Amino acid sequence: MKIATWNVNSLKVRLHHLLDWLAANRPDVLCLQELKLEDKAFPEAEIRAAGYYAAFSGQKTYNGVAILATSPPEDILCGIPGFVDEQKRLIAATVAGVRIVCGYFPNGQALGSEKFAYKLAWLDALTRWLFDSALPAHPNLVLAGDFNIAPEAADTHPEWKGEILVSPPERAAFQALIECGLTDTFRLFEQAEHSYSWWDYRMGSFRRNYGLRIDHILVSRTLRDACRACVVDKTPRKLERPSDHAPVVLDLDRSDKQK
DNA sequence: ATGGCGCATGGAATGCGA
Repeated sequence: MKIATWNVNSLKVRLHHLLDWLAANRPDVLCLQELKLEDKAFPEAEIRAAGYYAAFSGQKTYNGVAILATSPPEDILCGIPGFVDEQKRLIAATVAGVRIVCGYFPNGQALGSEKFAYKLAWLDALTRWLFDSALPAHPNLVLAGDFNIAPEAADTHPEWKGEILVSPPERAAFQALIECGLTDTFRLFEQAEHSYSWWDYRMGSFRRNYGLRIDHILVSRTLRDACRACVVDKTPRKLERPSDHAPVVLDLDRSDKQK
């Protein structure tokens, strides 16, 4: 079972990159972030024609998340239960017996800002909901998306200077997710040094590999031993008018799922 | 090095992303 995540930075602009990537890679599940369109503008027909069902929670201009899958997503949930939020940043659904949680985590803008406080509150609400409700109800759970956190020093270019996305409180919030019993699947496998998932459009960042690893796929304990590979696919980042994020792909062995 | 890009809104200039 292939499960992927990709911040497309406008589904409207990136639709053809998405369709080409789906055709070339055929994941069973793809979590999308930053749709930047309302539900009525979601390109459902094109995605259905590509062989995918979709659960989506869109919004004008900002945010918007979706789960695409080759079998129909079930028990669809939008937003973190109990957390009042106008921003469409979370969608969950069950696909082939695996609970998929797709998140577009807040950016936070700058330490000490209102947006930073919102980021930490959002992360706290997510963690509590996963620990108290989602994980007990769904032992086979995948948390995938744009976390807007580079968890460790190895996840930033060595010359990286900023504070946001790498600050101690953000990294502590990431560790709190790990302490729920989740595993960062990318680090289960040997990876090339300086592996990132996002590069700024400016400064020739992609050419210089001046990036961050902020897009992640975490799995619950019951799925950990089934992980076979996790990679960043830089291919679509090289296209004309790319998203600034690259897809991350997890290969999960579900051959023992009936046991 | 935070400027420089790209996207959205709205129809120019601004807000925002990360």
